[in-house]
Amino acid sequence: MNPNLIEYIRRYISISDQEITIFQSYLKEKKIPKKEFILKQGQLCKSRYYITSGCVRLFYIDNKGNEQIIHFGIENWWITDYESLINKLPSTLYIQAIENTEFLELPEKEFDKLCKEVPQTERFFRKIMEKTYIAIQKRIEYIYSLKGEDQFDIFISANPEFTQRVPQYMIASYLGMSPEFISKIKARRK
Amino acid sequence: MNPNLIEYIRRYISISDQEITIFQSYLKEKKIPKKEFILKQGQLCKSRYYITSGCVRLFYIDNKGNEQIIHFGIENWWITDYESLINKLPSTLYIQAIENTEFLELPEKEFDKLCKEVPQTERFFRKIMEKTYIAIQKRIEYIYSLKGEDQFDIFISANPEFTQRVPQYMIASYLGMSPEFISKIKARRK
DNA sequence: TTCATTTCTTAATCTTGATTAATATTTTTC
DNA sequence: GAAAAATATTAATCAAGATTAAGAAATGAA
Repeated sequence: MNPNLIEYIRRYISISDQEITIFQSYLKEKKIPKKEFILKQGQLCKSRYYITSGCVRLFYIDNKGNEQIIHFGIENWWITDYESLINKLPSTLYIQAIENTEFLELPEKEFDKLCKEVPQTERFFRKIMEKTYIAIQKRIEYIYSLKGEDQFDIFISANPEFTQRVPQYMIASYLGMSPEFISKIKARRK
Repeated sequence: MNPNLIEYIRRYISISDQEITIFQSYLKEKKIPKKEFILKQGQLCKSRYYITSGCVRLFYIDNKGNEQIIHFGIENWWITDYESLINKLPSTLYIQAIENTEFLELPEKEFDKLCKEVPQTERFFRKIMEKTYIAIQKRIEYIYSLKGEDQFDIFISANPEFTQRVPQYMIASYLGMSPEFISKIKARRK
């Protein structure tokens, strides 16, 4: 079904071909065009999503009415609103496709069954979460120890492809800076 | 052994008394005085720590030589350097007691054994990680949508006891602001 | 109970990056 | 391929909060 996902899972746990088949049987293949939403504010988030191709952004509308991007999701990323999913609260977030996007949906109800049938699933998601946590903690470090300009540089050199795929004002939003400031940075470089 | 921990575990998973006993058998009770370190930069972090009493801070030294606090750990919190623990890299962080602190140590080697003996352990830590992730993501939201003064207010109202337990300059460091700025905020209020 | 260390405050000045507003450029759509 | 929509740039002004430097309080230790 999805060779990337299989390789991805086996990077974290050992799992038989048969178990992989079970795992995959719980996933629904989906596809949405650019600008469509996987999740909107106010909805209950009921699934975990694995992006197979394309790109999405997870964002909220802040007190001033601005869209603030929390993070992006690209190929081979799991994305969801954990707060809504775990605590069964209406979501405060939006997940929107920036490109035409294909993804796999793992509904939380199925997730519980899957964990019973293939117990390593717990281990897999535990490890994914740890990896994700390391990344977000590193991000906190950057926020507090680098000034805006340096954060931009590091983001671009860590994600060079993003410059092509994502409009600059979204990168600005993700980095918590104004789009004008990014223009300024780039102008300084010329 | 530790009634808090038992209650804490049972909040996340169902586990028999016998399994609880096994779980506890893997934990080492430890105690350090104020100002001592659980972990220092350069060391390999080899354990997960559960604080039973007291308070610690997890921090790094930034490019300007300042101590930057990433987060605190108090009663009933798990704390570790995941990057060092998972990727087996020398730590870039310090974990230091702010008060005399008692904690339980779960060495990572034992962790693997424990997961085999009590498989729900995976589920437990997966859930802990999800909860932790929700908290840190919420923090990113605050950083980007509230100005310093409001971040301070929210921190204080969410953690009123901290004002007594932790020096103000450490709260400033956690919030990524200068101690002078916190004085200024407080002066404005009078 | 004094000295030393740690923590906190005040105030002046300076920097980073936001805001505003106008214009330019690129991309999409019909 | 023209019009519309989305994105990017430029420049002037402004504000939040850092930095510096000094002194004041509080805490701790001998």
